[in-house]
Amino acid sequence: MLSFAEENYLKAIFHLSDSGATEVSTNAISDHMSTKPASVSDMIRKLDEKGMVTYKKYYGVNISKKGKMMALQVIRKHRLWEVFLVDKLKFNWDEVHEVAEQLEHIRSGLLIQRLDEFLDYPKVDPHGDPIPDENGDMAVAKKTPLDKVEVGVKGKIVAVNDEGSSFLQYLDKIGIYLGAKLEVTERVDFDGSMEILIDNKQKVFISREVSQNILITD
Amino acid sequence: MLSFAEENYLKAIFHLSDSGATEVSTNAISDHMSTKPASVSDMIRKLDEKGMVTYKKYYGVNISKKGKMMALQVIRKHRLWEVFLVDKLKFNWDEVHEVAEQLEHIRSGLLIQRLDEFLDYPKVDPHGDPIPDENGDMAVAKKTPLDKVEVGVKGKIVAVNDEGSSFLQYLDKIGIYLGAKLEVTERVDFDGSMEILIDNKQKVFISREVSQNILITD
DNA sequence: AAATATTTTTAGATAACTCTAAAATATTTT
DNA sequence: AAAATATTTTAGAGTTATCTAAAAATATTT
Ligand SMILES: [Mn+2]
Ligand SMILES: [Mn+2]
Ligand SMILES: [Mn+2]
Ligand SMILES: [Mn+2]
Repeated sequence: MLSFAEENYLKAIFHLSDSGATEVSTNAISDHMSTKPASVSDMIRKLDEKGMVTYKKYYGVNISKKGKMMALQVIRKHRLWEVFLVDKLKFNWDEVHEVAEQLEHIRSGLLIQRLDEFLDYPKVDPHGDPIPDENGDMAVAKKTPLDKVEVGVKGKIVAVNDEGSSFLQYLDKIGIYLGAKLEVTERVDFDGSMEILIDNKQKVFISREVSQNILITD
Repeated sequence: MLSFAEENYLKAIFHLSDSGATEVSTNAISDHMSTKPASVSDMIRKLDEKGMVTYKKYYGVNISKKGKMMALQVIRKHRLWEVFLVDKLKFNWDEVHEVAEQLEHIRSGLLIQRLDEFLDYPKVDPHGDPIPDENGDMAVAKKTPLDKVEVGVKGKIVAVNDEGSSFLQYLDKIGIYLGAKLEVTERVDFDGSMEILIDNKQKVFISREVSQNILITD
């Protein structure tokens, strides 16, 4: 059985490797987790011994089939809990991530199965991220980061890349929410900032930093 | 902030001390927690330094006001989660304790406040134990262990002393549940075993070990 | 291709929690 | 009140997860 720390490392490696597609460097993990590279080296050696990753010294790690499944189970729990907090306990979408970071480590097959049922088998979490099923499978919808689209493009906001409360509270403030209709009305090539029209009502001006973290479908 | 281990020790000390009334011995804690006395000595020294207990070497510990409040908060969370699991997720009463042992350590004031609201401010958990409020206050109903009552006494089952699944499953099997009406129809003085009539329907014969763990109101 | 810079690993420490074995203290029995 | 017994603490060690500082390997620049 994996410790909380091991689960967190595995989750980080999974995310940083683009769901397992590429290898991940020690420094990338260390940055993402706010630990020191030395600690990462130790941990990935241990995860390698447990068959969760394959590790070639000085060349980074690749997550294994087994490790991927473990990561997906934790992600499943994280996202289901986020849905619970928003749908049932009336949390705002900016209040759930921290708590879900704790709840994702609760060990009980029955609990997560019943929670899924109680929530009526949700497919996405409050940030638009897909929820893996018991087998780790999830619907992968095509999502485009807003900074990559041209002027005139219309779409619907379906997800965000940043779950931090300062970003989400800013979105609340400017009237951006999941499901909102959106049109890019202006684009400044120099810095990538843009003006967008939300629900055919308000126009707001956002920086590239913001648009990078907003995902739309066309 | 207290660690999981510290919270568990404090909870044990609180329970073993009759809600703080008496001092608790090292061995009693060690037995209750399935750790070694040496580990307990270490931990209570640490809890003393943190002002959670007062500890006199070789004479056991007394929980402090502060420690009692911490214990009650953990107990509050534990019992609220048990209610959630039974009422909302359709767990049986014998399936909740282990999971609640994990959930009780989740840190979020908002979560527990909202959970309480979501559950409609329950007063007791699935085993009949009272749920402390935010201030640690709880309704103390007068409950009598079944082994202490005479033949002919009638009452209602309001709580159990053992949350283990083998005990609770046995109660399920013989038709005992919280709220059931009960009458003591026979008593064997020799070994304390007794025959009881449940809901004026089935008669069952139970040992003293069982009757000690069933609490009634008259 | 050598020098320099960056990344990664190793060595050695620390903190929290646990253990066993031995020593110290308290309690009970004779 | 001395001896025997039981309880509790201390000493020393192991595990997990973290850190800093130094060494080793790789990557980049000249
Ligand atoms: Mn999250
Ligand atoms: Mn999310
Ligand atoms: Mn319980
Ligand atoms: Mn209970």
